[in-house]
Amino acid sequence: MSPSRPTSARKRPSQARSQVTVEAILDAAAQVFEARGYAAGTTNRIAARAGVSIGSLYEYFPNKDAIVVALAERELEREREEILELLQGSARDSLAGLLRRFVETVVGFHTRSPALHRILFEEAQHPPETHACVLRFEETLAHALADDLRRRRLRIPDADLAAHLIVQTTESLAHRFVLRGIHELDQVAFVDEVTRLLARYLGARRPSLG
Amino acid sequence: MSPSRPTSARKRPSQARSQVTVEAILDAAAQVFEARGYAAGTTNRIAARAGVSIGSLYEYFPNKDAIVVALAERELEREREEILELLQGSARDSLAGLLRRFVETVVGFHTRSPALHRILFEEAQHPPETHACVLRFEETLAHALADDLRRRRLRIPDADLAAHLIVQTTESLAHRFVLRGIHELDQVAFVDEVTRLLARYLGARRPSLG
Amino acid sequence: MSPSRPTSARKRPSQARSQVTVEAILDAAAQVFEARGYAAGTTNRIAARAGVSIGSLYEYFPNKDAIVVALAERELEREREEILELLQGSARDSLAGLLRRFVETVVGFHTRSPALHRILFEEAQHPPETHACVLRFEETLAHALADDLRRRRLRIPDADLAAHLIVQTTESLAHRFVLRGIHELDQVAFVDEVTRLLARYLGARRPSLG
Amino acid sequence: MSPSRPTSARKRPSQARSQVTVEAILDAAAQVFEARGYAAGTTNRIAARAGVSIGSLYEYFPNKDAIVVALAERELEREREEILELLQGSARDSLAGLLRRFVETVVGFHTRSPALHRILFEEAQHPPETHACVLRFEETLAHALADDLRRRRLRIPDADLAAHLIVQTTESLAHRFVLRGIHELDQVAFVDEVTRLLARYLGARRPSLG
DNA sequence: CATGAATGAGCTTTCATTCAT
DNA sequence: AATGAATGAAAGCTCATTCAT
Repeated sequence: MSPSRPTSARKRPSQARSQVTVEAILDAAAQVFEARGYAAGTTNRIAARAGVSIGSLYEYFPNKDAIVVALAERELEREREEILELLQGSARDSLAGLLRRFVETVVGFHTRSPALHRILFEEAQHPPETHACVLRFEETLAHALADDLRRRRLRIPDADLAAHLIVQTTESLAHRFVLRGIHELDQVAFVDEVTRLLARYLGARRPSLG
Repeated sequence: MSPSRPTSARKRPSQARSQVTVEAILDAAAQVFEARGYAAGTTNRIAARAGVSIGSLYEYFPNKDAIVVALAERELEREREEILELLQGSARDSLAGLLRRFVETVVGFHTRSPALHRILFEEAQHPPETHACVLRFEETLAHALADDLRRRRLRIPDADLAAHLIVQTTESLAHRFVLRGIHELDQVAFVDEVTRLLARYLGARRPSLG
Repeated sequence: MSPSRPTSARKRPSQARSQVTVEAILDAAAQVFEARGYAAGTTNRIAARAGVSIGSLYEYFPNKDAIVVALAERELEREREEILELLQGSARDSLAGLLRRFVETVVGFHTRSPALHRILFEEAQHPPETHACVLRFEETLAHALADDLRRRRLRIPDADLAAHLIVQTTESLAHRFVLRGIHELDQVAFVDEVTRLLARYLGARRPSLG
Repeated sequence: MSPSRPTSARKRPSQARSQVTVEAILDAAAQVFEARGYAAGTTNRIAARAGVSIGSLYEYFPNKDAIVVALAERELEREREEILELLQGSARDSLAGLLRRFVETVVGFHTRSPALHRILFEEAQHPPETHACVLRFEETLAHALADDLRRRRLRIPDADLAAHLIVQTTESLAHRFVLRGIHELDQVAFVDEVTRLLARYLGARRPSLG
């Protein structure tokens, strides 16, 4: 009879069920978009893969675009947390070490959920909200990275510019690396070389990689 | 009636006309794809923009996918020629100068025909053949660039790997730069900074840019 | 807490609550149908507007059609009472006076609840039962009016036919008047002219209107 | 080869075929709307009944609403011509004769295409364009009728008002008569009585009906 | 060779209705 | 009794592709 009783961390039954459904839909959407891209990822297929009816899908999302937006927000939020944690815990790491872990982490994002990243960076085909999500995300990363660079007192004329370019380079190379498949370079070699590229950009004379 | 290829000799009137039609269709396709992407670019719109009937379009291309493939081949062929010319004529340029002109040229490709490049790098929305086109194109560039690097006798452990990464970095950053619009960095500053990045990667201590 | 209904006897508390719910649903239905018509008035919206869950709505009505039928019955019952009262109390009125009040009353029905009347006369979009309701209602009116006419000893060959035509004319013109909005004729002028039409039909030489 | 050659009254093959298709769709739409009303008359059913594919239907009409609008325009144009012809040819008829033929004609419109008239007068469920069509049509009729009444030099204070009411009354009664079916009054008796109503309204002492 | 009317599978989305809680 | 998440048939509409002319 008591309409809400947040006894523990559990959600109320109905809410918990809803949340599960929403998550299932987002997971399914990621898989479906991965298989054939955004345009060919139909709402019916997403619903089917999520194990819910098409009606239920539209109970939680007003339209198809809303699904990508939610998917992007969920994923980028997770990634943001992960990266900020990485940067916060790396105050004592060498610059090369930091860069290497940064590259590894970003590559990990793309290999873990290539569907999402393909969609997010294919841009201009889906709602502007997603675009905005990505820009905010990248800005956050760049700011945090710039702060770290400044703390290291490197001789860099413009830390913001450098951080910006590092974020863009890492993201776009990771994106490509995943799109191209693993045929060209294996992942370790790829990460090594990108780290070297970034380390030299920042002026580290002899980046000790690995 | 002699079905000779354009390479040499004369063409029969009808074939010449065909060639004109094909070109018109490809030009129209580039414009239409640019407006809303590959999926939203309908064959009827392409035909209309090209000034031919939809029936004629299918006379020259067996299906929609064949249009993108042809478009990609035509464009990448042009770009390949332009880049190879650049590399051949730059034997006496400084490394920094070469890199700068390389970056400028690639950025130019993307800004000149963003439609095409968006499609080419959006992957997995269009036929795999286009993917193959791009890979061949990038390999050609990487080989030519590696040869150039070797001729310069730099202290680079693996010229092929370096050339490969340079090509990938330049292409992917140029792609992003165009997708994001010019809001973040103006084009000159962007080219400057990417050139600096690549120059340092190759070990140039103080790249005098511009 | 004594939940007895005014008319007779007592009902169980639960039934009184039921009655309130039913009325709330019918009121909500009238409002929702008014906004966009019968087809666009969804059961979910009706339930929401009534402040009950969709499940409760289906507890009281087996399906959507049953709601319109009940709505029609309730409204026409009210109107029937009002009209019969009017006719009963008008034995001493002039014919013209009676007609004027009849027209005014019918126009009032339509302006007061246009939603309902639009639905009732839109026919064939909703269940045949509502049609039957309307026919019964009009027959009742026509009979009562015919009785009145006969009591007045007018020289009318067929009082039933005349009463029938008067009812139909008044209803259908009132319906149209409301559908068209008040742009064409203002309401008073409209009532005046329709009264004149009916008065002359019944042979009144100089109907003194108003 | 000459792109247009209006030799005779014939249309070019392609155009003729188009015209036939358009007419078939409109005819089918009238039938389908008649069967279940506007909302339940689906575009797929219309296409099927017309013997064309759904794609063809959308080749000629941008959306469902456009079909009703076209249907209304086509039908009202036909009716307008017929009524104006009637009024022009009736200068020497008696007033009662004119009214009778007017009523007969309008009733004929409704019995001949009840589907259309049900839709046209159910209003407010379909695009405003149809509404505008009907208003224009009725205005035309009222003007023409008012002119006729003025030419007859009757003692009518406001010929425009009278004509307006006659048009509205005839249209709305004919509409109802058809909706109610033929159960109540047979058509001849109905026309007789409506004519009498209108004749008396206009002051004809002894309307010789029939 | 050129044309463009015709096709129909398949897309996104709505909504009356059910049933486990 | 009351709830509201879930259902899924069916709607309006698009677009790659064909084929009679």
